[in-house]
Amino acid sequence: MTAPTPLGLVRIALPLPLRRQFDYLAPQPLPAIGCRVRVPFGRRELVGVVCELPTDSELPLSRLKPVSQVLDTAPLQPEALRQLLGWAANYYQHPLGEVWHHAWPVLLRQGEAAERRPLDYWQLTEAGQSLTLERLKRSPRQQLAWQLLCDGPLPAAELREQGLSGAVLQAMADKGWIEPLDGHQLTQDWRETLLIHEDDQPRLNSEQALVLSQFAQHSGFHAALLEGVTGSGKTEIYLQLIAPVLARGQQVLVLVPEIGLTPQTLKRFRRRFHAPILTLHSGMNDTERLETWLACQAGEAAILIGTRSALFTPFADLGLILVDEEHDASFKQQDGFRYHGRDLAIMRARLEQVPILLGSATPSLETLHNAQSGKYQHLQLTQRAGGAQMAGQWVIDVKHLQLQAGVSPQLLQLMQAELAAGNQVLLFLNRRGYAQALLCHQCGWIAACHRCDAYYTLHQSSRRLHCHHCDSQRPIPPACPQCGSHELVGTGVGTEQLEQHLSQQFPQYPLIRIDRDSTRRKGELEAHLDGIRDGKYRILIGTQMLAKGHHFPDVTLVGLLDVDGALFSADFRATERLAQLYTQVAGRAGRASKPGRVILQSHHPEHLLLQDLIHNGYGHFARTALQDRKLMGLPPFAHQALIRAEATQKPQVDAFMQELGSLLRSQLGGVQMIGPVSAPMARRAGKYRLQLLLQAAQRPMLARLLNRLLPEVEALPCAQRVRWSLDVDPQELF
DNA sequence: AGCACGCCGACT
DNA sequence: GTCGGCGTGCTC
Repeated sequence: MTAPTPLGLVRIALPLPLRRQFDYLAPQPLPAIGCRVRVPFGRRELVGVVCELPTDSELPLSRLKPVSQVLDTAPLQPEALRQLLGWAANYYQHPLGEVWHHAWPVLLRQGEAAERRPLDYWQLTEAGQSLTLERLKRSPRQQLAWQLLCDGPLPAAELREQGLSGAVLQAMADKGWIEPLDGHQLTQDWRETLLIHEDDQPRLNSEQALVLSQFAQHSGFHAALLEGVTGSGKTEIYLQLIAPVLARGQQVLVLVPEIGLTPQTLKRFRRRFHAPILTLHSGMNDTERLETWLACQAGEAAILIGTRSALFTPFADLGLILVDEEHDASFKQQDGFRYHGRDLAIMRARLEQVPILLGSATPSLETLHNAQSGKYQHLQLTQRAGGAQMAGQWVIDVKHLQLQAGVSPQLLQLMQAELAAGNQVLLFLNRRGYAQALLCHQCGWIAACHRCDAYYTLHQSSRRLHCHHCDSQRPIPPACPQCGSHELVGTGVGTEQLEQHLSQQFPQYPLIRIDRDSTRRKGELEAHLDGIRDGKYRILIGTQMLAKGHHFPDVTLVGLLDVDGALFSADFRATERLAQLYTQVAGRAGRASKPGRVILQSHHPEHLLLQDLIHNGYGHFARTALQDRKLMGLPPFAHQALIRAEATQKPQVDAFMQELGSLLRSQLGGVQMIGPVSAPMARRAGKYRLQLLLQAAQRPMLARLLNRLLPEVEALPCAQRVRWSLDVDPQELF
């Protein structure tokens, strides 16, 4: 029998909304910082992480419980990544244990062993390689699978993401055309088998070559903005930056917006690099995510492409970080741990001492400011590769015009001409449903949601009223509940109405509407986008959803039906977003041989922003907007933090905000406090909402205030009775 | 966050 | 007489 080992102390961060840690006893030798442990906590067991090895505890040792299980023999994340998590918890003032949990794949959060399993891959057999497309013409699914696998073995998860079911693959396996294999065989020694296919690599123009050499001059940490107009060849720059990193045996992390990773882009990466390229996407299950995470950790993935949460993947030897479309709003997490993926990527690059490149045709004002002030290197691509032309553009003054379903006669005429010429037409309207509201023509009653300070949206196809804020629905009333009139009319055009109107107007041209209502099911969006590219549809109607990262070369006319909302929004970022949307669609419409046109409909065609945007382009607009922000003392020239609170009982939110306000007033020290005020929608889903904005010219002032404030807020009795949250660098002030 | 304890209203 | 509503307090 061995003597019982003496117990030591460990401080554990647990996944709780509490900004403090808990001490436990652990057997010697103590688990290292960064190791997961399972601990008893009240009546339950939680998975936490060792975040400190204290020499003594505030509590008497007799009151400490022992950890029930040490889950890791060594920390799962390298030192730099662990530092990033600590930094992020402090910067975003989010509980450390929750930040750690966020950084692990689900299975590791649940205490699963961090053990490698086989990586499920499929590859063509010899018989499969000698197949032809013709031979498979009876099965389009098998054709697709064959085409994909021709470039080399692929993860099963990715084939599934492309819409290939297990049945299709099994059928092909039964015929002896494809076979499963363990991906480890491919990934383990990718450094020895690495091939970089430069045969399809286009020659860089002088501007691209300059950008490439200027970025590559640096080693260690180095941040740069690549500001390149659409079509200027940013992806090619990415590929040529990646090549030498892989050749050195180092790994690359590529962050993309949600729905930003198109199969075409992925294919381009796979064409260029014969090396394991893994992706993290919404279609993957927990096992696949863990496997990908561990493959990167083990150094077995050459490139990882993923959305914001991919940022937390550990790498054995990271050499470069790329953030594509860095201005995209999806990099900011909008609930729970409200971090900004782009900003954390910069910090990760700093801690890991690797270069990072942020790319965009329409950089965020934050990033542009950092580039102008010299914090980031500023690289620019101004020429469109391949001689593509920028779309022509103008504004239609809709004042006094008779609009039909939001479309002016001029626009209708232009549509007619383009459609007759065999082209596609794309219309943007950022309002789904049939009509914005249902109104009684006799007495003015408007159907309002019972749980929100908002009106119901009328959905004609489902014959229902639908609240877009709380999702509640009810049937359309047969008569006005106030005066009994049957004259209930919809006001404010939505996409559904636009669709109905245009299909009557142009019955001969197939039409598709893309919005959240028409693409409910998974994979539906992709199918519709394929249909658009194949020319199955001629008129395309959509919300913002349709703008993101999709290139439609046969679209020669784009209409933005209502831009006035953004011009006069209370949100100071609304104009920036409009300018980005506009520039992105203008850059993607048409092709070299068939330039496109972009039409904006506005009641204020003389508006300086519109004029600036049209005549001088996004770059000029953004630089003007930055000067405005400076003048107004707004971000990025000021730093903000927003505290939100909500509760079903109004007095409870009021009480909390009042106490919070007085707590703050005594220690502001140069920080400006705006509020507490009602959130723009004072009641939503039955909850009353208030908010308070803090703003400071220097970030450290704000950080100091929050550091002192939050433990006090947490201890407030009234804080237990409301749901409150803090958003550092809020992107949406509502 | 969970999960218990605890103290007041409508039920077999 | 009990079942169960959710306010309050604690978790190393």
